[in-house]
Amino acid sequence: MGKMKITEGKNGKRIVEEPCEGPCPIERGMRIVGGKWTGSILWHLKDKPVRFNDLSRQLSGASKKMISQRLKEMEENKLVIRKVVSDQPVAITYEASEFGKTALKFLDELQLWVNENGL
Amino acid sequence: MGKMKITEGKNGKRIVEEPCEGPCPIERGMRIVGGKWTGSILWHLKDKPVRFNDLSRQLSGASKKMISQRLKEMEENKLVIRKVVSDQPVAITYEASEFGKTALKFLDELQLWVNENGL
DNA sequence: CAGAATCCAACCGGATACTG
DNA sequence: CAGTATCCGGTTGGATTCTG
Repeated sequence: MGKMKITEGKNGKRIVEEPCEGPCPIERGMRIVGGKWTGSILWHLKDKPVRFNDLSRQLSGASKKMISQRLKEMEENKLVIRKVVSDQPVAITYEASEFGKTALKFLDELQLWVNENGL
Repeated sequence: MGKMKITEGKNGKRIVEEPCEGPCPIERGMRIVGGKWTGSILWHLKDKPVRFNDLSRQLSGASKKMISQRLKEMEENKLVIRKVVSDQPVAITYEASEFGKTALKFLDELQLWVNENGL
């Protein structure tokens, strides 16, 4: 985290402060996988490449614009891989990268938490 | 998830679609713990009650307004408990609820993921 | 101390239409 | 099919000031 600062309170207790600037790990992580629909998209790519419109149909709550944006940023973050499968007719697939798959562990955990608590 | 729909492709393969409407679990989870600074705040409350201004100092990247908003919504979501420790001088503490602590499991996972991958 | 109130610019995201 | 472009109202979130 940030640089720890240890001071001494007047009562003799040690006061440990770890100021969380330039966001701390959890926050940085959230900025990568916590975007709107990011987690869900990754989840849907977990075991096979999926084409854009298929993805769009599966995530029926998200607009194409949204999905397009997220996919682009996920590609930049190396979470997913975009592949041109064929021109004429145009066919593109997206799949989770190896790195992207490492994030699934935690998404699993999240999903479990949601289900266990009926959220 | 949504209602599953199983169709048969022309090649004989089963096509399983699980449309993700009214957001799917991962998305719903993210809406609860994925808010800006939400995870970090919860993390900072994990093992002891913390006062508002202390929290504010520790999360030096977030404004008081931000923290205030998040704490309120986290209280509504039962993630944290607000306690009036004393009037005159006013003293309030926030602590993770039992439920809130169950969320720490995967926040741990997230943090681990971030650190392992040097994010 | 623990916020609430106000102002305001920036960003977000849906709807719609269009493209190669 | 796989997006992009544009419009545009709503929301966000920082800065600042004020309060009991």
